[in-house]
Amino acid sequence: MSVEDGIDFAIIELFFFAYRDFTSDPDQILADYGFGRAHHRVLHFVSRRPGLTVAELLDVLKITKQSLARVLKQLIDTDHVVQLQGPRDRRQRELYPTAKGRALALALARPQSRRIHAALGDSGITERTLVERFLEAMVNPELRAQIDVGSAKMSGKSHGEH
Amino acid sequence: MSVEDGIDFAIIELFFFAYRDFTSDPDQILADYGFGRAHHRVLHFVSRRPGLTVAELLDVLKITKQSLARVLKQLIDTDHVVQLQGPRDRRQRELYPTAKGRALALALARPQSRRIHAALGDSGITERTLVERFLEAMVNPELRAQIDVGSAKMSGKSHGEH
DNA sequence: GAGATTATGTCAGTACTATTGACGTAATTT
DNA sequence: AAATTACGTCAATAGTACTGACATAATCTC
Repeated sequence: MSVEDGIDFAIIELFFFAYRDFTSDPDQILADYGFGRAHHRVLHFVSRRPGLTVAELLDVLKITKQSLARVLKQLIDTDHVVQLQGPRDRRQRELYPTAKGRALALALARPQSRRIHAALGDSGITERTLVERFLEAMVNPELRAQIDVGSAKMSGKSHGEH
Repeated sequence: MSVEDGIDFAIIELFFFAYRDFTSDPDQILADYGFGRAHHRVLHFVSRRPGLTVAELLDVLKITKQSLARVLKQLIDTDHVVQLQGPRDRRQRELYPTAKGRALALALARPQSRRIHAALGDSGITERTLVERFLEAMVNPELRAQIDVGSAKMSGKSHGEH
């Protein structure tokens, strides 16, 4: 059953193929904007957690601020994201999606969501929590705090018009 | 339930986090060899499908031959992979892992497999086929032929010593 | 209040992975 | 004999990431 040497090659490989195709959907859309996968990730988390700070974003993405700089600057310059001075701490920059940014984030998420729904249907899995539990268990325990399934909101207000 | 706008943000995000950590295990080992993720993928598929040709490998990885060239050359120079002239068509180069290559491929797969087993246990999923079916359904239908769960073998002979 | 620390931004240099385009060679097919 | 195929290679470019260094403004600490 391809568990020779006690290694689960089947799921290792399936995970590679699944992720490859999972990211291919938004990649095509992003190309139209001259954006890459890095822009997608930033836009996604800014939309998911409106008001998060630069430091929090770096922590979630696990990249350096120098890597974020270019991508974030482009998203700001193209009016997809805005920065607001932190209310408590004025050194902080709270990141918010604009209406334009939220629209793009949604457009990118739509085909991925469709793929997920289709996969759940095709595989005959009625309990989505099964997949959620498995994926969450794949994440490093000390990093699970970053995941707030359900609590984060994407329907929050954007800051495109003031 | 974070399915606002009809979008399944929960699984989208979990998939990102899960894959991020899934690849972090081998990344650390690869760094010791001066290799990157690209080397891992090549080594994995050469080990999984010993004897596959360059063209077949390009098709699985979905990259160009120019991208493959550098990575493959390094794996050959460091004695992880060997090329044999195709028996039927002498233009082809069949790729095989050496004993050294197979050992590295195994070392890279081990922590990933451990993570998968732990995740299955933690999430209380007793039927591994559930996850396999879901992941396979996430792959583009026209590309599922590339997946031969169970048929490919990693315990095949390597070509390190002749 | 002075000094240390924090949050962010930016400059410079480098590495890895990927791309397109072009050209060459040997082997196979027509 | 000519066309096609499989592979290799050279050159230029792009996207994403890194380390290290330095600057500025705001906050915290003594």
